Amino acid sequence: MEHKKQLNVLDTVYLPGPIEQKWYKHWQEAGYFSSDINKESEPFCIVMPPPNVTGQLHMGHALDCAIQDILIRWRRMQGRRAFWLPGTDHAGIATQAKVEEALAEEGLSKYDLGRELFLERAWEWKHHYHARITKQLTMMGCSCDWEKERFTLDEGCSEAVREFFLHLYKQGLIYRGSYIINWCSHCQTTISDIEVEHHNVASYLWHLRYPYADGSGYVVVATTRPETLLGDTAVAVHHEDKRYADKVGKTVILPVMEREIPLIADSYCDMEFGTGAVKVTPAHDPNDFEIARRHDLPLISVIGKDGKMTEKAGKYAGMEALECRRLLVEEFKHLGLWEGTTELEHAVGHCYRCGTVIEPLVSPQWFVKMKPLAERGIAAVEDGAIRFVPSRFKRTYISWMGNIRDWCISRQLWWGHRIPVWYCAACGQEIAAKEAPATCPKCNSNALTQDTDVLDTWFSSGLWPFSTLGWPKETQLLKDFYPTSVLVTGYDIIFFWVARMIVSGLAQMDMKPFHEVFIHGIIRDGEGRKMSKSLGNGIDPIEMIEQYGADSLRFMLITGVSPGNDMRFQTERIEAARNFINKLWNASRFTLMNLEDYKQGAYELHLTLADKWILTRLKIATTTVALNMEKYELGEAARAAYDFTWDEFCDWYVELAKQRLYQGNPEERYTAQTVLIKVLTNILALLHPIIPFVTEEIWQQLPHEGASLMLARFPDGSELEKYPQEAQLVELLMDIIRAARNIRAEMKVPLGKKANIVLIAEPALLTDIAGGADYLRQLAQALELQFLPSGSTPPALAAKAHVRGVEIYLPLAGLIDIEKETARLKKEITTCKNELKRLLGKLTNTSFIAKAPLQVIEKERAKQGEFEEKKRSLEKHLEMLQ
RNA sequence: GGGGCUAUAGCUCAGUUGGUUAGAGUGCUUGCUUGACAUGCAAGAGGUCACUGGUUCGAGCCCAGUUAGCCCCACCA
Repeated sequence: MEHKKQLNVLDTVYLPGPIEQKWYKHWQEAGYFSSDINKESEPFCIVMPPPNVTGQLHMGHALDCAIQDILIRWRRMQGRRAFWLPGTDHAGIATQAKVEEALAEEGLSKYDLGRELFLERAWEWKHHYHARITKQLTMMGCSCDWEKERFTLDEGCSEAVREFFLHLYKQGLIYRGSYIINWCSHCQTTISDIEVEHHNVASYLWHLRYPYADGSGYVVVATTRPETLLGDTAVAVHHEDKRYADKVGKTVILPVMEREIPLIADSYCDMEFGTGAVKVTPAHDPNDFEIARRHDLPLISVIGKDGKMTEKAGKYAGMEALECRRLLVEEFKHLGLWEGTTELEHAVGHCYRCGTVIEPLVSPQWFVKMKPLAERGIAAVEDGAIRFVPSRFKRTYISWMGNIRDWCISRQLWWGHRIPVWYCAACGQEIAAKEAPATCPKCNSNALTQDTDVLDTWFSSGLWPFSTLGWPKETQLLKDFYPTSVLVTGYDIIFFWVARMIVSGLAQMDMKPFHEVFIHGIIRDGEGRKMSKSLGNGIDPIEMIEQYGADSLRFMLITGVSPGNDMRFQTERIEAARNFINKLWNASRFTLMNLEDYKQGAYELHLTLADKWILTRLKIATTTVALNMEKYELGEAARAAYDFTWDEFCDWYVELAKQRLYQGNPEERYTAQTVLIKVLTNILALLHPIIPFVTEEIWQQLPHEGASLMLARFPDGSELEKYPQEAQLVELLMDIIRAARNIRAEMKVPLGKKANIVLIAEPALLTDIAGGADYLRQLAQALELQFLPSGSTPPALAAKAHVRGVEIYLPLAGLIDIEKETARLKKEITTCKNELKRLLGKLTNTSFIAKAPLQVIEKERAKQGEFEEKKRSLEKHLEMLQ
C-alpha cells in the first residue's frame, strides 16, 4: 500500500476538466483499454454502433457510449477480458448529401468533379469528422481499444461486403430485376422501404370519369394523383361489387391519352372507398404494380427520375408532375369528365433524409430476398438465443421481421461499396466477383464494366459484428470474440440495423452476432421534443462536458430513467449529478485531510457501533449495485450507490467518525481512518464504471494497491462483513437523533443551545442505547443524557417523542411552546390512529390470518404493538401538558 | 387498420418476481458563517399512485375496459 497525499485541500469544488484529460491520457498510454487486459479470462465484447461520419456526436451517442463504457468497465473490473471495439460508419446517402451541400456552396455539383474527385472530397470529409468523433469519444471517457478501430469503408470491411454479397448471390438470395422501388428525386437514388417515412398530408381526392368504349356511359374513378392517370393501364373494381358486376370485362377510354384499357376485377379494391373503382397505374403505385402482375397488364412510366413527366406522357412530357396534375384536372373539367373533388387526409411517403415526397418508380435494381433470411432471424430471437432487454422489444422485432419484404440494396450514389458485379458489353453476361475479372468467362471479351451503383449503407453495417473482427479472414480476434456479448443501441434503429445484423450474422457465420441486445430510449429536450437540427433544440454533449464534466453527464444520462424509455434532458438534472460528484469529492477531501498520520497496520482495529453499522450498510449497498448491474438496471445501480454515498456515508458515518478523528486516542483514530478508507474505496469501485474520472483521481490519492482503479476488483458484497445487531441499534439511535432534532427545530431551539435529553425504556434496551451515548450527545446536541427505566416519572415540562419502545423527552423549560407541542403531539397521535385502523382491519380479517404468510402476519402484529405503545405514550404526555 | 409505450408530489422521474407509514432530484417553507462540502447541513409541507371494474387475505404493481397523450408499423386509391 502506498499513500501519496496530493489532493489540494483548498479545492472545495471539484474541477473536472484537467483531471479528466489527465486520466484518459494516462489510461490510454498504460494500455488499459486493450483487449489484451485479462487475456486469459472469459471474453466480453461490445462492438460500438458506428457513429456516422456525417458530423459530430449528439446526446444520443453520448448515452449510447455511456452505457457501453459502463458495461465494459464493469466487466473489466470483474476480471473479464473486456473488449470494446470502436468504429465509424461511412453513412452513404447521408454523407454524400453533406458533401454535395458543401460543394454546392462552392457553386459545384458532383458532376463537375466526377466520381473520382468527388470521392476524394468525401474522404476528406470523413477524415475531418472522424477526428472530431474520436475526440468526443475520448472526452466521454470511452475505454475502447483504439488499436482495433474500424471503418465500414476500410479495406477489410469492403472485402467482407463483397464476400457476403457473393455468398447471397450464389444462393440466389441476391437478385437483380425491374420492380417498383422508392425513388427520391432530390437524393437521386432509390431508398429501401424502411427509409420511407409516412406522414399524413391534407390533400384531395379527384373524381374523374372514364367513358366506356362502347359508349354506355362512364365509370368514375377516385384518385389522389391525377397526373399518374397518363400511365393507367386498367380500371379495377372488386369482384363482389354489384354496381360493376356487368361492367367487368368492358373497356374504357383513358381520357386525354385516348387509350383503350380494360375494366378488371381485383380483390384489392375497397368497395367502401371512393366510388369503388380504382385507376391502375402499375408504374407508379406499389399496389397497382401488384395488380398488374396478377392481370398481366403493361407498365407505362409517365414520371421520370427527375420528377418530370416522360415522353410517354404525350403533350405533358417534360412538365413538372405537380404542374401536370393541375393542368390535367383543368383539362378534365373542359372535357366534362370532372365529377368533383373532395378533401382527403392520407399518408404520403417521404425520404427520411431530405423529406422529399417519394415517387414509386419501376427500375432495374438489386434486391435481397428476405423471407428465408428472416425466418432464421425470427427463430433466433423466439427460441431465446438472442435476448432483448427490455423484453418488449422482442415483439417489435418479430412482428416486423414477419412482414418483411425484399430489400432493395442498390443506391445510385458514389460514396459507398460498389456493387461487385460486372457486365459484358459483348454478350451481356452478368459476372459477380470479389475482384474485377479480366475477361468475360462466357465470351472472353474484355469489354467489362462494373455496375455503377453502390450498396445500401446498412448492407455493410449489417456485417459489423464480424467484419470488424477480421472476417472473412479467420483471425484470432474473430475466434475469441464472436459472437459478441451485447449490442447496445436505441430502439429507433432496431429495424435498420439490429435486424440486419442478426440476419447477416446467421446467414454468413451460421452464428448469431450477439447474445443480448440492450435497447435504450432517445434523449429529448426539456419539453419532451425530439432533439433535431431543424428545431435547433439539440444540446451538445461537449458543451455539457466542458461545463459539468463527463462524469456528471454520464451519471445524469443513466439515472432517473428505466431501460428503454425516453429521457428529457434538463439542466437541473445534470446539476444534480454534478453536485453528487462534488459531494463525493468533498467526502474524499475530508478523509484525506485526516490521513496524514495513517499507517496501515499501525494499531489493532476496534470497530465501534458506527463502524459496524456502516460496514453492514456497505455490504447491502454493494450487493444491490452488483445485482442491478447484472440485470442491466444501471439507473437503479447508480441510485443505490448514490443513496449510500450521500445519505449514509456522508450524512451519518462521516459525522459519527469525527469525534474519534478529532478527540480519539491513536487506536480509535486509526480504526476510524481504516473504516473510512475501506468504505470510500468500495464506493469508488462501485461508481468507477459510471463516473470513471473522479473515482480514479480520488482512488489514486487514497492508500491503495494496484496501478489503477480501472483494474481493481469490482465488489459484489460477498467479500464484506455484516453486523446486523449493531446495525439495528445504530438505526434506532438515528431515529432517536432525528426525533430530537425534530423537536428542537419545531420548538425553535437555537442551534448553539444544548438541551438535556431524557430517555425512558426497558433496562436492556437502555443499556444498548447507552453504548451510543456519544452519538446522541454529538448529533442530537445533548448536554446531559439521562436514562430511566420504564415506568419512571418523566420530566414535568418537556417535549416528547416516542420511537420504537423509547420515550424521548427534551425538558425545555422556558423554550417550550405548549400550544405548538400540543399540536405536534396530536398530529403524531393521528398518524398512529390511522395506522392502527389500517392494521386492525387487516389483523381482524380472518382470511388474512388464514392465508397470508406467517411472516407477514407477524410483521403486521409487531407494527400494531409499536403503534399502540407509541399512541398510549404520546397521549399520556398530552394529558400531562394540559 | 394493427402494435407498443406513458399516466405516481408544483415540475422531471424511480418504484425489478403483489405485503414499506409510496420514494428521489428539483422547486417550496423554516432555521443554519456546524473545524469535507452553501454544488452544503438540519427540520418540514406536499400524493384518492388517470378512471371503472375484476383476480387476491392483500394491488401503484397482475387482468379487462374507459379516458388522455406519445411512438412505431401499414398498399385503401
